[in-house]
Parts: sequence; structure tokens; C-alpha cells
Amino acid sequence: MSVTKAREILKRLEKNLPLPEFGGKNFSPFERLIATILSQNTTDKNAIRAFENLKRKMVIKPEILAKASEKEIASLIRIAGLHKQKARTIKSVSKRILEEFDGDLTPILSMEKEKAREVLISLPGIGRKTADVLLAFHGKHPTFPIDTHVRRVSLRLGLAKSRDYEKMRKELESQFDEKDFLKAHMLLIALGRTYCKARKPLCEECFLNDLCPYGRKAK
DNA sequence: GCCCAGGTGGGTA
DNA sequence: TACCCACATGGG
Repeated sequence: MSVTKAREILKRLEKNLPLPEFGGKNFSPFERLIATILSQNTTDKNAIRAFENLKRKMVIKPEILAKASEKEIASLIRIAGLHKQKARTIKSVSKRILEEFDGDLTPILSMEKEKAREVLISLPGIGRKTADVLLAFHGKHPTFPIDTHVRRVSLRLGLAKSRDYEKMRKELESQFDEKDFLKAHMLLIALGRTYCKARKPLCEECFLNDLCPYGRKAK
């Protein structure tokens, strides 16, 4: 897939789909981390509700969450699912950030990106996707996060050939401008939810039909 | 009732 | 490297 084709895809995505605004732009990096952990394997709606429940009771800062009771965190975020596991993760990642990074993610986020990813991924509950979301929103050198929608849609559109996370990320990063990583990520998700659903091969109504190798109007 | 949702971590072959 | 599984609630 060429860069110009990727640009055309982005242009049409912007024209045809609203940009989702989960979390908005007012989150601190740490708040974003907690919100992203809550969003793992659940819907936006319930992730947001869980985040609001938590925020109503506790200040979303490492020094607070590191000392909070795991049970209380779990009870507040229950609605997001996987709540025991997520509560344990939130508490332990808060502790680590407090102890090893003085409660501040900023220095990590301004590192060179592969190094920053490595450090983030070494923390509990932060895998490749969560690290990439943090870097896409707050990193000095953004990365391209890949979730299930982005993965599926990218393979389908031919934006990526590799099924391996790291290889796919590099393929996508090579086709978009750094400043567009986050926007492209969110719009590909929106595409995956509305037009290009799993188990639904029909795509004649999609505005990307002619650019998709599986599109009915494609050559 | 069944399937899936903006994953991670631990395990097996 | 490439799958497999537990984790758990809520909505279609």
C-alpha cells in the first residue's frame, strides 16, 4: 500500500466519520493510562462510567491509587468488566510509577519512542496497545496503536500485510504522518465499528469500497 | 442464551 | 513464532 493511498483513505475517513473523543484532550498522561486500562476488552460507554465512578471517589494520581484498597477500586470499576484484574493492575502500576518514576510519566513520554515503549511495557498492565495509546496521545514521538478493529480493517484494506503486532505497527507508521497517527487510529476504529464489521463481508455501501481489495467495485 | 467489546499476562508446542 | 486461555460485566 502506498503512502498516497493511505492519505486518500485518511482523507475519506475524516470526511465520512465523526472523530470519537474518548477521554477528550484534558486527561493527564496518568489519567489516560487509567482510562485505557479500564477500556481494555470493554465498550467505551462502560469504560467511561467506570472511570467516572473511580474519579468521584478518588483523585486519579499514582500516590492516591497506590495506597487505595484494591477491593474498593474493584467495586468502583466493576461495570467495566475484568474488575478484579484491573483493580490489581491499577494499584500495582501506580505503585511502580510512584516508586520508580517519582509519580511522573512525562520523562518516559519524551524518550525516543522505541525506548519509551520498552519502559512502558515493562510496567504491569501496560502491553503494546496501552503503551502505544499513551504515546499517541502524549508522546513526543507518537506511535500507532493497534487494537482489534485497526488490525482487522488494516488487513482488509491492504494497509498492512503482516499479522504480527510490531510489524503491522511499523507498516502503518510508515504510511501516515506522525501527526496523524492518533487520528488515523481512532478513525479506523470508527470504520471498523460502522462500515467494516467482523463477520460482515458486505461492503458495497462503504465509502472506501473502490480502494479495498475486497470491495465489489474494485477492479 | 450467545457473542463480542479500543487487551494483558501466562502458558504450551 | 503462533496459537490458547483466564479474566467478567453489559448490551445487542
